[in-house]
Amino acid sequence: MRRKQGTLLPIELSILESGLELHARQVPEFYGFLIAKQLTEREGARKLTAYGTLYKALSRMENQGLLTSRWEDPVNAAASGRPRRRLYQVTPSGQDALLAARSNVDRAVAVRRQELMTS
Amino acid sequence: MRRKQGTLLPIELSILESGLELHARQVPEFYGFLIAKQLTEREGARKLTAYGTLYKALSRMENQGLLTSRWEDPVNAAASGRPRRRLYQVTPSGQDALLAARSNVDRAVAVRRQELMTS
DNA sequence: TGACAATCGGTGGGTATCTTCCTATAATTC
DNA sequence: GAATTATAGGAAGATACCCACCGATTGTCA
Repeated sequence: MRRKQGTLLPIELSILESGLELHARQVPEFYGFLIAKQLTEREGARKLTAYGTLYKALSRMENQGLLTSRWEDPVNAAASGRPRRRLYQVTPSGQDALLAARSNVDRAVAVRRQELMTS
Repeated sequence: MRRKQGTLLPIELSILESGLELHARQVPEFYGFLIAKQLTEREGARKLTAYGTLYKALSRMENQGLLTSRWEDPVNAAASGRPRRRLYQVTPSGQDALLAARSNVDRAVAVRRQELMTS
C-alpha cells in the first residue's frame, strides 16, 4: 500500500502495545505466536488466521529498527518439547514510534471533534 | 480395529520397507516427515493428510520394539533452520517382522492360487 | 487528474511433531 | 450368531516459524 513516512499500521501498533504491556508485566521478551494469541483475545472474535501477515510485520519492524530479535536457545526449546521461538523486544525507537503514532491519532481525533462542533 | 497377534498393518509394512530401503541407500535413519513424503510418492496420488495416523504408527512400532528412535541434536536442527526431527531405525526384530509378514502374504497368495487351480 | 510504483494483506504451502476426540471395524467372548 | 471390547483411522488443532505469490490500495510524480 505504500506507506506514508513515519506511519504505523494497525497491526504494528498492536504489536508494540502488546510488547510493552508484556514488558510491564515482567515478561521481557515476546514471540510471534504469543502476540498472535494476544491479538486474538484482545481483538475479540475475528482471529488472525494469517500468520504470514504477523511474521511479515515483525520482520519489517525489525528492519525498521522498532524491534530487535534473537533466537531462543535451541537446547532450551528442545527441553520444553516445542519448536524454538524467535524472541523480540521493543527498542526505544519503537517506543517513540508508538508515542508519535498515538499523538497523531489524538490530533486527528481532536481535529475531527472540532469539525463536528463547528458544523 | 483390534489386531491379531503378530500381524502388521499396511502402514507398518510400508514404514518398515521405506526404512530398510533408505538404509540400503546409505541413509541410516529416517523421520516421520520423510516417510510421509515417501508414502505419498510411492502410493501415488492418494496422499497421507492424516499425519496423526503415521506418528501414532511410529510410536506404536517403537513400543513393540520394531523401531528405535532418538531426537536429533537440537543445535543441529536450529543450524538448519527447521524443527528438530525424531530419528528412527528399524531394529532386527523389525526386520524379522517384515520377513514374517511377507512370507505370510506369500503363503496366502500360494493358497489362493491353489484354490483357483483346483476350482 | 491519471498512471505508476511500491508495498501490504491474505492465502496457501512448507518444515516438523504430537494430542484429543470420535467413529468404524475387526477380533474375541459368550 | 450376537454382543462386547480393543484398537486403528481420520479430522482437527496445538506448537512454532518462514516464504512465495497475487491482488488491492495508496502515495507520489508527471
